[in-house]
Amino acid sequence: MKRKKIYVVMGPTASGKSRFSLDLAHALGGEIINADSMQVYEDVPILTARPDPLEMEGVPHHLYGFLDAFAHGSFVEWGEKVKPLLESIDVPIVVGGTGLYLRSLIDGFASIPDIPPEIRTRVRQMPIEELRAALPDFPFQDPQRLMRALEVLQATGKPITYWQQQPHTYLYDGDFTTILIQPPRAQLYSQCNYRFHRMTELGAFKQVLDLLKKNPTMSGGVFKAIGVQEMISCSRGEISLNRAVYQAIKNTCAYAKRQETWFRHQIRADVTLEKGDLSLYMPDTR
RNA sequence: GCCCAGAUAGCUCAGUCGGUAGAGCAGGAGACUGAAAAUCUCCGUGUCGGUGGUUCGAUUCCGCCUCUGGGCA
Repeated sequence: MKRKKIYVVMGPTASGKSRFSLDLAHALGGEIINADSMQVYEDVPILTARPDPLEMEGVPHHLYGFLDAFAHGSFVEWGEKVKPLLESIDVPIVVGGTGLYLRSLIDGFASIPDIPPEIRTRVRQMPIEELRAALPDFPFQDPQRLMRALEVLQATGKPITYWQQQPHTYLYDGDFTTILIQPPRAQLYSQCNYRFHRMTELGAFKQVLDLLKKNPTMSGGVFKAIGVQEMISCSRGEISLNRAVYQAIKNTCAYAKRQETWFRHQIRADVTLEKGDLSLYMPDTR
C-alpha cells in the first residue's frame, strides 16, 4: 500500500508559515495540524501567534489551544495526539516551529519508560554540582539534560544513551515532504519586530494579566512563551512597557536564530523557500 | 564669546603611572531525544576624533583644531 503523503511546513517564528500552510491547504484540500509547543496552550493566543477562527479561513485546524494554564506539554504527549489525526486526515499539513516535535515525528524517537514522580521530584531538587558528580561522563553541561539523564538512570538502571540507541519508535509511517520557510535574517528580524508591536496593539498585555489571574503560581508551560515574563515584569512595575517590548523583541530574534540553527542541522528540508509564497512552491496555482 | 567635561568595538563605557586595548549589551557560530518560545557552549583589530610637539616609542603627556554635552555670559 502506498504511504500517505504528509506535508510539513517548518521555519523560524514570524517567517510566514501560517499563511503558506493556509494557501497550501486551500490548494490541496488539506487540514492543518499544529506543531508549535506554545500554540498548544489555550491562553495568551495573541502572544503565541495562534490563528483565530476568522484567520483559519474555513480550513480545519487541529491541536491548537488544548492545554490549560497549569499544564506542561511535551513532544511525547503531542505525538500521541498527532498519531490518530495523521491516520484520519486525507491531506495532513503539519505546521510549526518546534523542531524537536517535528524531528520526533519524522525521524522517530527513543521509547523510554515513564519515570516515577518521586524520582523526578528528587532529581529536580538536586544542585547542579551534584548532578554533574552523579554523571561524570555525560557530555552536556546544562541542568535540564543532566536532570533528565539522571532520572532515567535512577528509574531504569540503564543510562539514557542505552535507551537512545534502541530502535526508534515512529508515530506514523508516512511519506513526509518537508518545506522550510527561511527568509533572510535581516528581514526575519524586522518581521519579529513588527509582529510584536502588532501583538501589543491587539491586546497581548491584557491576555497576560488574565493568565496571571488564572494561575498566579506561574507554573504552567505557557509561562515560557516569549513576552509573558516581560509583560508580567512590567505589570509589577519592575520595568517600563518600552523596556518590556524591547526585551521581548530581542528574545524573539534570538529564538528565531536558534530555530534557524536547528533547521540547518537537525532536519532535512526537501524544499527551502525564502518566503511563504505558495506560487514559489506550486507555480501553476496562481 | 569664556569656563568645564567628554570623544576608545554597531551601542554604553572601562583602561593603558608612555610599550598600539577589554567588559556589558547588540551581533555571529554551534549543541540539542519526555521542560524545546526551554536549556546550554563558543566567538572581540578597533585609523583609541584630527593634527603638530616631547620621546627610542604617544591611544596615553603637552599645544592647536573639529565635534558633542553642561555651565557662565
